[in-house]
Amino acid sequence: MYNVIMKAEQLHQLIWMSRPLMQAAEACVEAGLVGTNLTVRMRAVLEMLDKYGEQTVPEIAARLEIKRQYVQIMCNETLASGLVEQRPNPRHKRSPVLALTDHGRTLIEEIISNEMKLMERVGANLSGENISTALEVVLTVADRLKTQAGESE
Amino acid sequence: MYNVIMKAEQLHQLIWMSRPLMQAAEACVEAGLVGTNLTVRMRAVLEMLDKYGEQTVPEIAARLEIKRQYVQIMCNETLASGLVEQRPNPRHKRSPVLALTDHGRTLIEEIISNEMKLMERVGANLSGENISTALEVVLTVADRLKTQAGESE
DNA sequence: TCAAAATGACATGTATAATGTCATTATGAA
DNA sequence: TTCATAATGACATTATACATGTCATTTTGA
Repeated sequence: MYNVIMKAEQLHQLIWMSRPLMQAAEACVEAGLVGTNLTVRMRAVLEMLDKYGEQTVPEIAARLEIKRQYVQIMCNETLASGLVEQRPNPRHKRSPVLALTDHGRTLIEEIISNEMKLMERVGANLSGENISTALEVVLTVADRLKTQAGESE
Repeated sequence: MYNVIMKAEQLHQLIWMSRPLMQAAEACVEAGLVGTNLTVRMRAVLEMLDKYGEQTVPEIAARLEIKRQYVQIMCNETLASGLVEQRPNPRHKRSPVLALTDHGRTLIEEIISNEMKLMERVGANLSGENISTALEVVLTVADRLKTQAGESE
């Protein structure tokens, strides 16, 4: 019985750490962008293109789970920077595919590499075991919460 | 070497789950508020008063780490609901203390109890061990990120 | 006593989106 | 081939959740 309550409380604490965690993470990303002319949302576009290859705006929107209209703005901004270019899309003649330019690829990969170095520092005295466990728990919890959102009443 | 990279990547994944996790959690809270006339921010005020007892607006703001001007708005809204009342503040004659009314206490405690039940369902097939580990990891990571935000370059 | 700080109130600004709408294709089924 | 339907980009509007700035009025504490 006590166990159940303890679990619930720790879970509660875990879940609500997600906000400060996110804020801290975003602050780190922003800090890593100082000096480049990138904004956080431009970085997000570059990351998607680096990670999943060239895509259309609606595809990026689907991956980011953000409405296409806003992602369009993000992408237009990024296009203007010259880090990304449009290429003809064989699958849809009106919706060009976005792709990293060489400059864009170099930049985003350097940024991500720096972020990974930060991860190494942050994880320095945590065991791989524990990180794995934490990731698993968080994935499970997020999944459950998404499911149970409506059924709480 | 591989270990270090694996760790960094899992950590990265863990950290960036914080956003969807938060969104899912907030959706659950909102779902639990349907039927009451509460908004999420009114709920936050009630929770602070329930958890830490009667307080002034600036005190609540400090706990929530939100600017007092906005917390003032949240509190005024909550006051209008009758779930909270003002009481003379012996420590500061111009800044009344906010306290839950009986109705307010009943309501927030029921809401939180329901949220805890949700936690129990969500944690049902996770071990207390693993939840503890996850919490510890997340707390550590959040702490480190806050520290290292500026030093990434 | 008196300068500095705290508080409430109000106005405005900002970032990150969602939503609505339109004209223009593009697509796919009959 | 045609034609209804869907997809896309562009633009406008609205929403949310805050931060910031400012002011008048206490309040406090040295």
